[in-house]
Amino acid sequence: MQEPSAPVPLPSTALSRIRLRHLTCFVAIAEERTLAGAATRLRLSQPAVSKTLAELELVAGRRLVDRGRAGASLTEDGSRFLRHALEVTRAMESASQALTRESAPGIAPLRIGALPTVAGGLLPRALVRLHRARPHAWVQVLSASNPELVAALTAGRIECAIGRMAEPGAMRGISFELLYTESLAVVARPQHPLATGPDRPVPASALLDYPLVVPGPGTAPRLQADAFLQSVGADAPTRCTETASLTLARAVTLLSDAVWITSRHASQLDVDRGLLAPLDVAVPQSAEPVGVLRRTRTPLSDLAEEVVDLIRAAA
Amino acid sequence: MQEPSAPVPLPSTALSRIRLRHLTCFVAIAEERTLAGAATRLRLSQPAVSKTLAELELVAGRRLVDRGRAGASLTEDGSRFLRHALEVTRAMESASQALTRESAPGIAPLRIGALPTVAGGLLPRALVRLHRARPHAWVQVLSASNPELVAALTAGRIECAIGRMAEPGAMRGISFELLYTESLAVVARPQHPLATGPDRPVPASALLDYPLVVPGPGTAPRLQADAFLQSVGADAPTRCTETASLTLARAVTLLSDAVWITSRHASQLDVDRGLLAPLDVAVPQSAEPVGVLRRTRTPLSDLAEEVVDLIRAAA
DNA sequence: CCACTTGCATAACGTCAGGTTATGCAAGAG
DNA sequence: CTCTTGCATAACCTGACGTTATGCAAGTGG
Repeated sequence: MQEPSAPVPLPSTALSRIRLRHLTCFVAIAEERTLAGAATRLRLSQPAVSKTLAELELVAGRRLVDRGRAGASLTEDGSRFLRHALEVTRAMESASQALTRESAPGIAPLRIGALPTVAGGLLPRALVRLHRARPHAWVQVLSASNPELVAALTAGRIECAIGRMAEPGAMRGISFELLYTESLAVVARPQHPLATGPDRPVPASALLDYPLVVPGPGTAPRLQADAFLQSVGADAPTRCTETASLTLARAVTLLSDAVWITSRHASQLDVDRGLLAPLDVAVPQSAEPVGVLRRTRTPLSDLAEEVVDLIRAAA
Repeated sequence: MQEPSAPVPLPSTALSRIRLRHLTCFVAIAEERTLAGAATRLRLSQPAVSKTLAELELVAGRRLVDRGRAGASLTEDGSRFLRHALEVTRAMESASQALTRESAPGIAPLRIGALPTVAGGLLPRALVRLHRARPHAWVQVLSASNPELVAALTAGRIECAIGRMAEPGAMRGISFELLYTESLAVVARPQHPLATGPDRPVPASALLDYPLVVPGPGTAPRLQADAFLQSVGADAPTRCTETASLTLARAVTLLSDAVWITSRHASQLDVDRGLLAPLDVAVPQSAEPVGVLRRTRTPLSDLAEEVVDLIRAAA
């Protein structure tokens, strides 16, 4: 059955006889600061610990522990290795807990937050994949402005959020991991006079001949949009519909010759479907960072971790 | 020797026979999608894999793998558990690599960046501990302004930095983890007329009777200081020494009746030593977040990880 | 300075965890 | 209906990993 000629891609050619027992033993020694102490903690005899440590040092090719009359203390190499050993034992611990813990799939919902633009772009794709892989998952999505997301996060009402970096003061205890940068898009319905295809660029000033739909005041894409409009000489947005509701903005754009200035992701789906056409306007490539916000202290649940993975993959 | 009555704090009372082999076997099955395939990859016989998986499912109390004619596929529980199993095997892999890898302590320096205020406050304490634990460590510290730190980080000249969140555009691929928030301190030498001890608060306007020393223009503490000064009616800083050099600022303060407005951390050491006295001025508690900046993609070296740990502990 | 304690190393040895081969069984595919 | 594919079960064998017994080195108190 096994052909010895097959060069199977082994995880590591030099797994060289390291076993979990070596690591747990090593950790115990490091914490008890005595071989005998480690032995009793592990419910082993002292010689067993001695031998195991010796084996570990054999494959390491150097001393990891200084033994003396006063017990055992880690060498420099040893304490460097301790970090890895701890990581393994900790991971092992959490794995065995996850295994024996009652599987309560969906007894508690995953509460996650997202910006409206994310909730209409990146997140649905991730959730579709999630429900394909995990039919019983129960997810609650809070779609809100960034300050509300941060507030909900710090208050513990959601586990994590896809959002932006907030004011410094609000970011206490919250870590941010960048996913992508969001840039502006200018779209209209395909029948729109300015929707001339990618060949003929539209002068930015031409936009002002049509009603504009812009994001709600105070939001990040709105600030971008304002900066853009100011750069083409339209200081005060007149003939404007401003709303935080993507649904409203989209409907207005579909039903009229309005020009919608919004986040690229928010309109992506409709652009792909041909329901909306991107106008070839030279928008500034100012990129607003969007990422995962989470509390630094509390670890994410399994399901949350999985969703974040999916979002990363989709980004 | 062992007293069976001693209730030694075991790592987990329900480690219940899970071994590393169960996890590696499970991972192999998940990836090969066939028990026999996993067996050949692990250089084992198919019955061995079958038995091991059966054991794992026994302690789990539920099926983790659906076996059928078409091979093996993970159940929902199984793929949930796969994450943990992978974490363990990955940690194990990196541990054994760290063990067998030649210890080259100090052949390459750790390059780390820090704001001047951090370089004078938090970082030295962490480095002292580092060198106590690891005498051969070779550390290069770049003390610079936050934009320079971010630039050095993205350019790969440093591994990580203790700094602030930068402009969104500059934070591409950089993650931020908050350590603490930095607030303003107003200090002077102990003989200073305003250094009256904690009992008699100093009116903020009294500061204006003395020469001021403020941080360099454009820096975060300077913006805080400006806001504070404006709030007490001193709009344009006159009679001011402004410098980015903490050394200069400190020396001027020690040698004269100047009042130094700076980050609390920057003056902490001298305050503790009695060389500088904090003035009991009602400064706004505007808190600037300071944290660890690192590239999202590239993992930190062991030494860097250790330094970050120490900094976290010191914060 | 000697007896005693503390702590690790070594030796000799037993057993069970974890592998092996052989074989059975179920379910498509041709 | 037979052949193939893939997993499960049985019986058995071996060395990894534990044990107890003992030695040795280094402080430490009387």
